Amino acid sequence: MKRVTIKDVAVMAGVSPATVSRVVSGDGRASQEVAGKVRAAAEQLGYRPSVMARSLTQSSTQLIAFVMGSLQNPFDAALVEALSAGFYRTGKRLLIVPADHGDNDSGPMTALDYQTDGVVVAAGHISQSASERLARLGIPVILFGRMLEAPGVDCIVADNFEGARRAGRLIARSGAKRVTAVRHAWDTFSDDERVAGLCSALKGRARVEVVKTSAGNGFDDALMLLSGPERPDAVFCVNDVLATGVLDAAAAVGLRVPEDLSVIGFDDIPMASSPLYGLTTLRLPVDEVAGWIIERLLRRLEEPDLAVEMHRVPTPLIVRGSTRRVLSATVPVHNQAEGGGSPGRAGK
Amino acid sequence: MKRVTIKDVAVMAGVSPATVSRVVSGDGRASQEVAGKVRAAAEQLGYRPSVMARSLTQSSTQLIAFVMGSLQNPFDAALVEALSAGFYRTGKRLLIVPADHGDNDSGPMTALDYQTDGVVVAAGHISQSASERLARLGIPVILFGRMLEAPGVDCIVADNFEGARRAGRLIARSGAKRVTAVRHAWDTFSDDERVAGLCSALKGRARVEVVKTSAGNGFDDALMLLSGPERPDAVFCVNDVLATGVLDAAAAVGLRVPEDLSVIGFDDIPMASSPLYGLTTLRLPVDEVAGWIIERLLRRLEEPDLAVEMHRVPTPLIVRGSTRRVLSATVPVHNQAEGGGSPGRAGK
DNA sequence: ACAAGTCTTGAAACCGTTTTCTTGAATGGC
DNA sequence: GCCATTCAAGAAAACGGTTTCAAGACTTGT
Repeated sequence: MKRVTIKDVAVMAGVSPATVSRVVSGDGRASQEVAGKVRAAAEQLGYRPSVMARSLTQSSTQLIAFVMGSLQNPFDAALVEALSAGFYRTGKRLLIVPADHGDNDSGPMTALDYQTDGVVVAAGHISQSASERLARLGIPVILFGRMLEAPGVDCIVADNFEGARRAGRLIARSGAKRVTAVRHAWDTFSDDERVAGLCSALKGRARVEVVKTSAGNGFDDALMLLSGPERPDAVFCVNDVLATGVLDAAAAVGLRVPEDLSVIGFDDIPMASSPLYGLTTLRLPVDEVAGWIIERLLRRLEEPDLAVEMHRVPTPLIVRGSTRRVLSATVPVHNQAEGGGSPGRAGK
Repeated sequence: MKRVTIKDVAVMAGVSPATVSRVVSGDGRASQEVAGKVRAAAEQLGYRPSVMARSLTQSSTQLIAFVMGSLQNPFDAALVEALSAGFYRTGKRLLIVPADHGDNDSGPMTALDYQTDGVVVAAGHISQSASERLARLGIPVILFGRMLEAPGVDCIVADNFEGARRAGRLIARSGAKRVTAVRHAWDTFSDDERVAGLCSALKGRARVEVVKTSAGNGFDDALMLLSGPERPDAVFCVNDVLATGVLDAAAAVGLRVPEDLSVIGFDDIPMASSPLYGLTTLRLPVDEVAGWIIERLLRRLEEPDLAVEMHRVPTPLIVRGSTRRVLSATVPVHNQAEGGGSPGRAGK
């Protein structure tokens, strides 16, 4: 059966298609009588305007391209959900486009195929040239988790360096001497910043080694790390998923946390607050991130010439059982007697 | 700057728009020479055909509407990822539409607005009338997690009853006497089937009580359940997320698992296999589900008149540490001495 | 050398909607 | 009662492609 078009409604209501368009869109005025007839006909026929056809003459498709990688990390899943729900409230829909392998721009360029109103890049990269091209066509781009100076590209990134630095200070205060940072095997903007922040806090206080992992939550690599003779007494992971891998491995080899080993993650996914994990971590508030993205995108759609903004979202340190208690988490490290650890044993 | 259209390419290559269309789509033939010129011009101008415009004359938009609820459950997140990646390989994109509250059809009906090639409903419901209307327009619908007899609607559902029954048998064999089933507070097709399956296996062997929960992983409700005087010695949860809530609560009140309490979940999310949880569960293989959905949808797009199919995906029982060891998990329960439990204490 | 067939290409119609332009009717001021 | 406004509604042109139709150029068989 054929799709019911504006013409069908028009003949049924005995008016022209133009009038139907005016009534349905609610813009142009129409007489009460005609409007009533048109609405009745549309209702009866179950008429739904074609967004595709509309987008030919109007600019907007109400579509937002969302370039994403894996959803293994619950944080990313939560972000998708929050964005999807938030945009839905303003009548927009998310178009999911998996980030392509390699950093070519085929992902973001889907925006052109579908005349997307905007693009949110949550994974991978977007080149300067690609973003410029989108900007030139008036398609705003929001980059999450990475900074890029380009026209029309707003960025929102966690306070990686500072957050990791706070983690580093906590570790230093706990008296750990051998700390290792666990990061992904591939290049990541956030990982770089986080590891740098950690090192910055630990400089001169502890030796920090970096290990890279590539599979799932890094359990196997963590197992190897913790069963070696020179095992660390504190581990910082660039995200909570990897941190749970370390906690799993610790349990597997019989290490006590936090007595034998401190673990800190990043993101504060729901799992981190489970009593079984009790993971100390830096909270990246997903609703705040999603809210900023949505607000910023909508704003820029109204004012395309807005100056670009680089937003850093603060990441409060959430202290749980995976790190040793220290006297005062708020006092800067240098005012603190080193290793004020409580219950557990003091370092190793 | 204006979008680059087929006309721009045409004038640059010195041919008609029709020819450009033929070259770009690859369908109609064109001479080597002209094709070369056109491709060169298209490349240089960075021409990208508008899917919107194309969809006016052709039927396909290469869009699949995905109606989803929350992504809190890692299983759903994994499903989105798998579907997104799978459809991407065939050039299709996922259009995310959040399920509306209440069971009106506004979600699936987005398919009409965007002339979606198909609809996958993973949450909520789709009414008989709505699906019939979509079917009449040749838009196939795949329903996941719920059965509906309607033309053009294929369904894929976990083997809920049988799976839960296997869980029930395991519980029976472990010697548990007071078991409770934890399910969601709202109406759910799967929950009904799973609880029914459990009860069927336990009939006459143990008293089973049903508790409903509504918040997150149900930790608070689980806490209340486990700290009462009449606490159960086995808990079956309709999914792993709720099961982790129970395990968390058990840890919080100091119950030993599985000695004091057996816990079984459903889905086999990654968390379930973590050594800290070691959750016995029924595996719902996400890749298999996604694969079936994709294959089925593509198939039906080619042959719209295919008979509808109701697919049940088997859910193997994955035994981990959250349940007591019994002699043989594969022997039917009636051949088995009751409560052949090993290490832990035998019932309570 | 001529008729018939094949191949390439352009002109024009079409998809479903919005929007501009026009026309005709109704309203209102004097 | 007449002219200037306002307003409703239709005709037609766009939007960016695809596809049918027709025509011209070129091959091929006899």
